[in-house]
Amino acid sequence: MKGSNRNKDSTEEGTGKRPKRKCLQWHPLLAKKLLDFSEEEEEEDEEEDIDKVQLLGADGLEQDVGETEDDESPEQRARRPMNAFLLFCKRHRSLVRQEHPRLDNRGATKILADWWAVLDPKEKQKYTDMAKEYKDAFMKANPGYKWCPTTNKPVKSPTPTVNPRKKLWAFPPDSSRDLPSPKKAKTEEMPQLNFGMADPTQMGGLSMLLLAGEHALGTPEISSGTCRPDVSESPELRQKSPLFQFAEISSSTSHPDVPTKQCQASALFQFAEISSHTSQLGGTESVKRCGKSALFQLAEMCLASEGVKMEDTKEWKKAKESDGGRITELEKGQEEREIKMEKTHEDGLQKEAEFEKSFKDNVREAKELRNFEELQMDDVMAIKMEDPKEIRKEELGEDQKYSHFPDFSYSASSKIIISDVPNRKDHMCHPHGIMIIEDPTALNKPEKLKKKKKKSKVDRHGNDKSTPKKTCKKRQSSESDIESVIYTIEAVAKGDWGVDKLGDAPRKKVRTSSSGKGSILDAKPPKKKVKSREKKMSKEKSSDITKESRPPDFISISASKSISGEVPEGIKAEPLTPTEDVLPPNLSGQAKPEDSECHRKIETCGSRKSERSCKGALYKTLVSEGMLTSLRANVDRGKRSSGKGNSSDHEGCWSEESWTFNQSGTSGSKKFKKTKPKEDSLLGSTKLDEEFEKKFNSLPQYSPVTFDRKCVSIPRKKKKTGNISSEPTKTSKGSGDKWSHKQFFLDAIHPTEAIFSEDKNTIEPALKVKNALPTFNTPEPTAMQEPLVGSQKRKARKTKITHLVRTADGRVSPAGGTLDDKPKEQLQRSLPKATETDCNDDCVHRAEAGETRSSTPEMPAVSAFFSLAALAEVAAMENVHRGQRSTSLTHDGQPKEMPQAPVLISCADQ
DNA sequence: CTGAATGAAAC
DNA sequence: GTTTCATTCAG
Repeated sequence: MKGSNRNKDSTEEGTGKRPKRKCLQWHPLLAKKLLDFSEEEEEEDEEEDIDKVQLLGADGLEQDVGETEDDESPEQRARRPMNAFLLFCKRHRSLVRQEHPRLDNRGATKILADWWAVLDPKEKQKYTDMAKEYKDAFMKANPGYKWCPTTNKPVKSPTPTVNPRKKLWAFPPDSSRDLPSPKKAKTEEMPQLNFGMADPTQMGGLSMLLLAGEHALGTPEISSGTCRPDVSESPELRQKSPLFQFAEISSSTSHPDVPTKQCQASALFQFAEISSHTSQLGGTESVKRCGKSALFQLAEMCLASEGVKMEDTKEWKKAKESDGGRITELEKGQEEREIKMEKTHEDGLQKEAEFEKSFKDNVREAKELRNFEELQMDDVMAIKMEDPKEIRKEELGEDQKYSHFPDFSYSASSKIIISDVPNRKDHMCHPHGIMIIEDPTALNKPEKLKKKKKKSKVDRHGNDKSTPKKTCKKRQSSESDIESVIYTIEAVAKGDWGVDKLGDAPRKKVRTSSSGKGSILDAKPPKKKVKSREKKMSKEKSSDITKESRPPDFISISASKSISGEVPEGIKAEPLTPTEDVLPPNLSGQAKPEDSECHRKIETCGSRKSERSCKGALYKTLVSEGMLTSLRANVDRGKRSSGKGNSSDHEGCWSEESWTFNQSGTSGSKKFKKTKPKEDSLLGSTKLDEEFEKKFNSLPQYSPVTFDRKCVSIPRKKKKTGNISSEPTKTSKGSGDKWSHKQFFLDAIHPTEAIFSEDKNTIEPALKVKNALPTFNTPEPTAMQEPLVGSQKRKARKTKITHLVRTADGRVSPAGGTLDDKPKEQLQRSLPKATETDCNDDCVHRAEAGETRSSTPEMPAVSAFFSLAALAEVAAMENVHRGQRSTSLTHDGQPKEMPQAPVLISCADQ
C-alpha cells in the first residue's frame, strides 16, 4: 500500500523531496519561487493524483487504506495551516537568507525567531490574523481536517506515516477534494481530462453548451452556485475578509447558513467554500476545477456568451435540433449578421434597423425559449442594471426583456463584423474575458507592450488616481464582457482562439460600432482600455524582465510581492501608501501592470454578480462537454506563450484582486470586495490559493536591519521584563521605512523594497527614518514581559543554549544565560546610537560599531563582549565583507572590539 | 530525515 | 503540560 504511494510520489517528484513538493503544491508561492517549470510539472502530476482521488471518492478513503492512500497522498498534501510565526518565517526567510547566505535554515530560523520576538505586536497581529483567517478558510475547505493524528503517533515512521496521517487527518471526501483543488487550480492544463470528458458529438455543437448551460441554470447545484455570488454580494459579505468568504464558498455553496457566515468570511474563505462545493459536485466537476482561473474566465465568457447566444441560440437550437448542432451554421448566421452589420456600420441608423430585424427574429425564437432564457435574463438584467451602457438596448427599442438578448446578439454580431477592420487603442478596451485573448496578442507584439508599459504606467497613475476604478468596472462589465463572450463563442464555434489579433480587431470595431450606436460606450475612455491592455502586456514582459534583472532569490519574493503587491503592503503594513504612483520606474513597471489587470478583473467581477452564477453553470456545462477544454487550451496557450510571465500574470491578476480587496478594506471600498469574492468563487480552489498568496504577500515585510536592531532591543525586554517599550510598534514602522531605504541604497534589487517603501518615500524619507529609528530603539528598557507561551520552556532552554553557543566560542558559555540577556539589552541600546549613521549597506556595520560603543560605557567588559557577539551576529547576517569598513565609526567607541567582531562573526557564521 | 524557531491543536 | 506538525532546506 504505502509502497505504491511512495512510488507514485517518488515518480511524480522525481526527486526525493516529497515534503517540499507537497508544500509547493499547497502553497503556490513556494512552488513559484522554486521553479515555475517544476511547478507546472508537479501540478500536472498532482492533478492526476487528484483525479484519482476524486474518482475514488470518499468511500475509497475510509474503506481501503491502500487505495485510499493513493488518494490520500494528495490529501496528505494538505498541510495544516501555518501559524503566524510560520507565516512570518515564510515571508522573511528569504530575506534572512539573503543577508546571511552562509546561514543555513536553522540559523535563519533562529534569526527569524528573534525577529519574531522583536516584532511589533501590531505587526505580529497582522500575521496572527492572517494565520487565523487562513486557518478558518482551510478548515472550511476541509471540515474534517484534524491537526494531529489523534491516536497515531507513528508519524515518524516513513511508510506508516502516510497511512496514519491519512486516517488521522480524516479528511472527508469533500475535504480531500478540496485539498487537491488548490493544486488543480494551479495546474491550468488538464487537457487530457477535459478531452476525456468531452464527447466528440458534444464538442461539435455549441448548442450543447447552451443546453448544458441552461440545464445547469435549472440545476439546483448550479443555482446554489449562482446564489453564492449573490450572497457574497450581500453587504455582510463585504465585511468579511476575502479569505473567509473564500473558505465559505469553497466549503459549500448550498448551505443556507453561508450567507451569514460569509459576512464574516474573507475572500479566502469564500474560495475555500467554492472549491469545496465544486469538489462536492462530482469527480468530473473536480476535474473541471483543475482548470485555472483562465478556465473560469472562459467559462464566464461562455456564460455571458450564452446569454448573448440565447438569442442566437434560437437559431442554434433549431439548427441543432435539425442538425446535430453545427457550429458552422451558427457561424454562417453570425456571418450574415456581420455582413449586415458591416453594411450598417456606415450608417448607425441602418445598423440599428438591421439589428432590430435580426434581433426581432431572435426575439421570436427567444420567446419560445423564453422560460429558459428568463433565468439568464435575470442575470443579464442584473448585469445591465449594473452597466449603464447596456441601456443602449433601449435605443434599439426592443422590449426590455428581449432587449438584453438583442444587445448581446448585437454585440456579438458587431464583434464579428468588426473583425475585418483594424482598430486601435480605442478598441483596446478589452473586456475581462477578452483579456485572456489579449494576452496572446501581447505575446505577438512584445515591443509594443514594452513601450506601452511605461506609458501605461504613467497613464495609469494619472487615470487611476484621478478616476476611481469604478469607471473601469462598469465599462468592462458591460461591453467588454459581452464582447468577450461573443468573441469567445465565436472562437469556440470556429474552434479558433488563435486568431487573437483578429479577435482584437473585431472587438475594437465592435466598440467603435457600439460607440457609434451608443454614445455611452464611447463615453468610456478608450485610453484606459488601451492602457489596461498595455498593462497586461507589460505585465508579462515586466514580470519576465523583473525576474531576469533580479537575483533568483529575490525573484520569488518579487513575484509574490509584485503580485500582491504594491497596494497591500502599503496599505496594510505601512501608511506609505500611494507608493505606486511614485514608484520608481523599475518597480512601478512591475507593479503597475499587475494593478491594471487586477483592476480589470475586479471590475469585471464587480459588475456582474448574476453572471457569475451563470458562468458557473456554463463552466460546468462546458467542462462536461469538453468544449471548455479546447477553449481553455487556446487560452492557456496564449497565456503560456508569454511563458513564465503568463502564470505570473495570472497570479498577478488575482493577486491584484486580492490587493484591491485589501485596499478596499483599508480604504473602505466594500464594493470591490464583494465583487471580487464572487469571481473568486468561480475560480474556486485556485483562488483560494491565490487569495492566500495575496494575503500572504500583503503581509508586511520588514527589513533585516530593523529586525537586527529590534532584536537587540527586544530580547532585552523579554528578559528584563521591566522595560516595556512602545518602541516596537514605532520601530516596526520605522524599520519598514528604513528597510526600504536601505534596500534602495544597497540594491534596487527587491521589488519588495519598492513595495514596502513608498515610492514617495524615496531616499530622503528613508534617511530620516533611519535617524528616527535610533531614537526609538534607544531608550527604553522596555520589558515586555514576555508572553511566554506554552512552549516557553522549550524556547527558553533553546534560546539560552543557542545564544550561548552563538555568542562566543568559549567565552559565552561562562557568561551563562543571564549574560545572554544582558548582551542583547546592551545591543539594543547601542543600536540606537548606531542608527544615527548614514544608511548604506554598511548601516549594519555602523550600527554594530555604535553598539559596541554604547555597550562599553554601560557594561564594561562583559557588555562589550556581548555587544560584540551581537554585532558578530549582525555582521554574519549581513556578510562580514560588506560592512567591516564601518570601523571608522567604531573607532570612536572601541577599536579593540572591531577586530574582535570579525572573529565573532566568523564563529557565528559557522 | 533532522533540526531551528513558534504556535495551534490534540492528546 | 507534552507532543505533532506546519515552512524551509542545508547537512
